[in-house]
Amino acid sequence: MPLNFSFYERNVVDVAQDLIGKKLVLGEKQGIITETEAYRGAEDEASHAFRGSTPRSAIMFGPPGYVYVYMIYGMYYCMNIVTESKGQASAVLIRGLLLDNEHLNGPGKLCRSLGITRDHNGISLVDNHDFYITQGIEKPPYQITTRIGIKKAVEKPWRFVLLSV
DNA sequence: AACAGGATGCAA
DNA sequence: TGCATCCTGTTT
Repeated sequence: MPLNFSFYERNVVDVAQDLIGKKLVLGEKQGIITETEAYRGAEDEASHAFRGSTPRSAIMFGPPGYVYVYMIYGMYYCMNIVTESKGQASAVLIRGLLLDNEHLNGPGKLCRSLGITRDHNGISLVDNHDFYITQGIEKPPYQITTRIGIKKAVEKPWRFVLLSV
């Protein structure tokens, strides 16, 4: 069963932590989330939403529970989940997934394996029985670090990684 | 450790 | 019009 609306409508950093160990389901495929990062609006210079809403980042400003997908470096897609209320930009980047016995370590690889593209941008995970988050590992141990792959706002400890996969 | 591949958004 | 980018695989 998809997690209910209240799971998403919270502070993006809290949701990023809580997504560690949860199960992501897309069609026939499902995997355990092993790595996430939180991105926020006005106070986060690394966020696509830092300079306000644009056609690309508009989803980040919308209501929680929606998927934000963008293309990076011309060949990879990255999947995010919006968590905060309308007007407060937010997104949790899904950076790692344990799918079958394969550890997809990296947001680009993960989207490639699941077949996530720009077509998935703007889909809601709430009350969705094809694409959603559900229960996974109980009380998973995880590590908190700074975010990687960015040049701005590198000091924020907003990355969460599942331990001993 | 360095970089090419390559599309897109946004600043200029 | 130019350039930086929430990445990855391949080559030094």
